[in-house]
Amino acid sequence: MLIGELAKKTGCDVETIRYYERERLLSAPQRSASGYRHYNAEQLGELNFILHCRSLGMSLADIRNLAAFKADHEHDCEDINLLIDQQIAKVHQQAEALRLLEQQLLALRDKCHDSHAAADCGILQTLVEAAEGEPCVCHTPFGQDNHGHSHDHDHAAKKNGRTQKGRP
Amino acid sequence: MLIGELAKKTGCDVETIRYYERERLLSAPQRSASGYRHYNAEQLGELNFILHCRSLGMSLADIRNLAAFKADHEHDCEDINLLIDQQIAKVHQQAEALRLLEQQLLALRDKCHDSHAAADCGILQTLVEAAEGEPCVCHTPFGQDNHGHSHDHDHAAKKNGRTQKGRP
DNA sequence: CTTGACCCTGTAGCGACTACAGGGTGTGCA
DNA sequence: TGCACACCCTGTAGTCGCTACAGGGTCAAG
Ligand SMILES: [Zn+2]
Ligand SMILES: [Zn+2]
Ligand SMILES: [Zn+2]
Ligand SMILES: [Zn+2]
Repeated sequence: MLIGELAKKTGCDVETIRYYERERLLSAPQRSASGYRHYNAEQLGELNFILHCRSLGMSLADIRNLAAFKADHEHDCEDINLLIDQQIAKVHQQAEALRLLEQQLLALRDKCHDSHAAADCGILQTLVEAAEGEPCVCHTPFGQDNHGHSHDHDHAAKKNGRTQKGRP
Repeated sequence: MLIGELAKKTGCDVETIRYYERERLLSAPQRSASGYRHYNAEQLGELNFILHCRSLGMSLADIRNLAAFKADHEHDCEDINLLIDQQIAKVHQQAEALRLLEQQLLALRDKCHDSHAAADCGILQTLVEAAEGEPCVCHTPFGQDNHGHSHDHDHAAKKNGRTQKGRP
């Protein structure tokens, strides 16, 4: 089986297959005289394993570990459980963060209904005022009476949407 | 105000501030004779605006657009609304995807309760069998009777956890 | 006059791909 | 046999939003 055929069978891009091999996730296949990769059923399984784990949101590092556990039959499965549990925790946290984000965005969106000049747009006004230190609908959920100065939403805490590694 | 002071005031890393300047999100500050950046209140506002938008999960490209709308007072705010609506949609989709992921992971986790050898681990067995084409708890939600061969979960469709750009 | 805290530029790295450029191979058809 | 065309190869660079140096310069205090 050549790489293109494997790609078709698995739905994985050819370049991604080569990438997985470079990253030592996929074992190096046999080569024809001209250097073409030839895959067998075992490697088809390997790739499907990787893709399955990826579809569960696992990192390539996690998948590498999982594959190592799979190879080491004696290994206690405690580590597997830990890995999955951590994955669940990670996914859960991210989902919660996004849920909050959606609420914040909806609150902001509610500041503008009709079409009008940008200068008068409630959304833009909210953003500009927030940058000047005023409270904002998005970061002051609803019941907080910090109606003036001195409020700090956590810009620093979550620098980018997906990884918050600063403070737990 | 030197860059370190601005960093402290905003909670933004010094290197990130320089990065925003390189990316033309932050206007270039005045320089002292020795090349030190000196910031004023206006640029403090600019940075806070950026950080506020980032905390709402917006991309730097979106923020650049938003800043352009802010500068162009005549501009109709329709585009702002569109931008926010798209952001809401994106966040919503990602949140839903993560919710599903969590369910899938929990179903998989349920395949192992006690500690034992990896060879007998229900989690690992599930993953290996799925790679061979069997149905799996994680990708066959619960009521589907595809109990044998010929099932395809959508490995190809969502290549990585965060961006599914293939089919909407 | 030295120490140490700050500042500068430029470059490389992260993760998980994706997209070429620039070439080689293999098959079918006239 | 010649040629088109689909496929394969390697290697490098780009994506995004930072982060982390290396290797230097500046400035105020002691
Ligand atoms: Zn508006
Ligand atoms: Zn806000
Ligand atoms: Zn187990
Ligand atoms: Zn599955």
